[in-house]
This record gives sequence, C-alpha cells and structure tokens, in this order.
Amino acid sequence: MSAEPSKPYHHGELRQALINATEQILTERGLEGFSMREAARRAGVSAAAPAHHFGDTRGLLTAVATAGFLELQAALREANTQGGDRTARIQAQARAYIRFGVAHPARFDLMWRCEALNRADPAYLSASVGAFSLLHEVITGVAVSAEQLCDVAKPGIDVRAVAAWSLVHGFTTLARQGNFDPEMPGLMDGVMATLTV
Amino acid sequence: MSAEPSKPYHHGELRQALINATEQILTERGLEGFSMREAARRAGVSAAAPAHHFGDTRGLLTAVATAGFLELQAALREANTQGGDRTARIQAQARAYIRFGVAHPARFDLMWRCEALNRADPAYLSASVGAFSLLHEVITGVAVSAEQLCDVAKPGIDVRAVAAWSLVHGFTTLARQGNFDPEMPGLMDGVMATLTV
DNA sequence: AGTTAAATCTTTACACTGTTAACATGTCAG
DNA sequence: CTGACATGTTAACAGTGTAAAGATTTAACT
Repeated sequence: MSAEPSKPYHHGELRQALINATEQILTERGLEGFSMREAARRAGVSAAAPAHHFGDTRGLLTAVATAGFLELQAALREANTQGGDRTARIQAQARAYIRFGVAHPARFDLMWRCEALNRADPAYLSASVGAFSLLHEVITGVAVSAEQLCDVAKPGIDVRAVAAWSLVHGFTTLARQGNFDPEMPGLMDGVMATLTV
Repeated sequence: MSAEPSKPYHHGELRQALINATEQILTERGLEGFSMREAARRAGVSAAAPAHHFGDTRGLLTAVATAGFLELQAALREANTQGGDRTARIQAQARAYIRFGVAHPARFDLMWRCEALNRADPAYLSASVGAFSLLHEVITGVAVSAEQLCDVAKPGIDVRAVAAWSLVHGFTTLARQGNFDPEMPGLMDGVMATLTV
C-alpha cells in the first residue's frame, strides 16, 4: 500500500538540490536573504542535513560561487566565438562580462564575496582563475595558470589584462550597485572605447 | 562617597562611541565579524541601546559608511592639492583612491555593500556622491550634483569620468580581494597609463 | 547470503543574533 | 516644579549556524 513515494529517508540528490535552492534564494532575496536553514527548507530536508555535503555555510556558498564562475566562463567563451578581430573579441568578452554581472546581481556579488567563501577550495580557484584566463588569453595570446594568480608576485600576468579586467569589473560592480545605469545610451560604448589594449 | 564615576546611566557620547567601536571591529574582524551586540558590548552598553541612535543595524552601518566616504573625500582632496597639471591631478586622485581601499579593506567594502546600507540616507548619499564628484570635476571641469547621480538616466555625467571611476574602483576591489598584489612592480603604473582621459 | 562499515538524514541542544516591548533614569523647557 | 522627552535597562522572541548522538539506508566484503 501507499503507492506514493512519500519522501524517502534519503533525498538522493541533496547536494545539487541545495545548490539550486541557494541560487533561487539569491535571485529572489539576494545574498542577505540567504540562510542555510532556508536552503534546507526549500530542499525539503532538516537543518543539519547540508553539513554532510558542504561542511558549513561557507562550503555551500563556495560551491554556488564556483558554479557561477563556470557559467561566466561559458558566457566569455561564447563571446569569443562570435568572430571578428582581436579587438572585437576583447570587446565582446567585456560586454559578456558586464551582461552577466547585471543579469545575475546576487550571484555575481557572491562570486567576489571572498570573506564568505573558501578561496582555498580547488574547484573554486580553478573556476575563477579560468574565467580571468579567458580574458588574459584574448589580450595577450597566452593563458594564465592558477599558480601565477596565487603567487601574485610572480611575473606572467600581463598588465594590460589587469587593466582591462579592472575596467570591466569596476563598471559591472558600480552599475550593479545602482551607481549609474549601464544601459544609458552611449555610456557602455564610451567606456569600452577606453579599452586601449 | 564613591568618587569614581562608576558608569553613569547615560553614556553621553554613545553615538560616536558606537561608530568608533564598529570601525574597530571592522579592522579587527572584517564586516562578517561585526554584530550590533558586539558593538554595544565594546561601547559598554546594553544590546538595545543602539536602537535609540541608529534604529537598526542598517542605520549604524550607514553612518560608518558615510564617515568612510568623508575620509575618502579628504584623501582625494589632499591628492588634488599636490599640484601638477590636469593629468597629474587625475593620477594622484586615482592613486589616493586605491591607497584608501587597500589600507582600509573592510571599511571600503562596507561603503559599497549597498544591501547592508540605507542608500536613501541623505548624509550617505551626499558623502558618496561628493567623492565621485571630486573625480568627475578634475576630469571634466564641472562637479556633479546628487540629483544627476540619482536620476541616472539624466545626462550630465561624463563618460570619461565613469570610465576612470570604473578602472580605479575595479582595480581597488580586485586587489583588495587578493586577486593580485597592487604593489607588484610596474603594475599600478601600467594600469594608470591606460587612464586615457 | 549475511554482516559490517559508511553515507546520509533526523532530532535535539546550545550559544548567538537583531529587534521589540515595557520599564528606569536622567535632562531640560515651560 | 513638573511634565515631556531623550537615553538608558531588562526581558523576551523568533531566527540563525553548527555540533552531538541516534536512525535509516546503501554498499562493500566475505
């Protein structure tokens, strides 16, 4: 009897369910509206369950941030395939970066909220470095490894890439916080024009 | 008897004491380590006392962020008085901006943590717009008013100022989070060189 | 197959948080 | 002097993260 599954003791895919729930909370309420217990609630599970998969809150948020960087990577890669010369590809990536940050404010915010994350996590590190590497590569022609970005004093990181990254990241961050409207006619184009690489 | 003051019922300068305590916590433990109760504890006062002065946590943090913007304004103004031509003054301000953010990571972080602040607060608004206005003025020759920055769609904000702001803010933010070392030889100079205004 | 180890989830508990309500104390203007 | 008000206090509440101990399922090994 009782043909209904009626919630088995084991969830089965709790890890992914918690990540999904967290992303849902982020888009609905932002990062300040997130809590471990709320994520557990949405996944239909007790408050202590997430600990088995992520250790603590930091672990879950790091996993979500990692997923965000992979998504950003995909967007940058897609921009790269749009063709055009080097300058066109650089600008396309820059626009994709900005578009991502503006479209997913809370997720983008989390990705850089280093105090709330475990930056030593290998997956996070690789995903975040990989995103910057795409920009670095289209500008300099060579990719950048994780070691180069971790041991920051080491040479190998191109100054032009850091400048471009700073410009794009700053524009995205400031726009995301409502300091100006990124869609204001001519604004983004004008800012892009200063991308002298 | 009891010549000792032995803590009078009224603190006297609780408002400022709470702001000081918060800034102390920020430098010691960062924003994640802050709590209203901890600030009250350091000010030697009960947990409910701050509410009379700031309403809620958001109110206290907004006051601290406002103070931060005033400090930033002073740094930018000081950079402006160092003499030199227009380009020199622009670069001096940019360096002062970066120096401030790197020297006071948690405070700088808070200043832009808009979800944790009350952005409608007039003092905060005026202090933050005032800081940008200094950069805007040295670049374009005219200051920018609060209305112009609030009604973002309105013209009046110079694209060159937004680009410079984005570059400097992005560099500061990324460096602050440990993505690279701002003191790496040649890095900051190279990034500054792209400040083509 | 049967038994044991490991993984996954629950319940319970604890210390901490922000905020409110009700009350106490000091200040000050009329 | 006497309210009215600003500024404190205590007590309470709901919500949080996470740790400990027990329950249940899966998996692995003989």
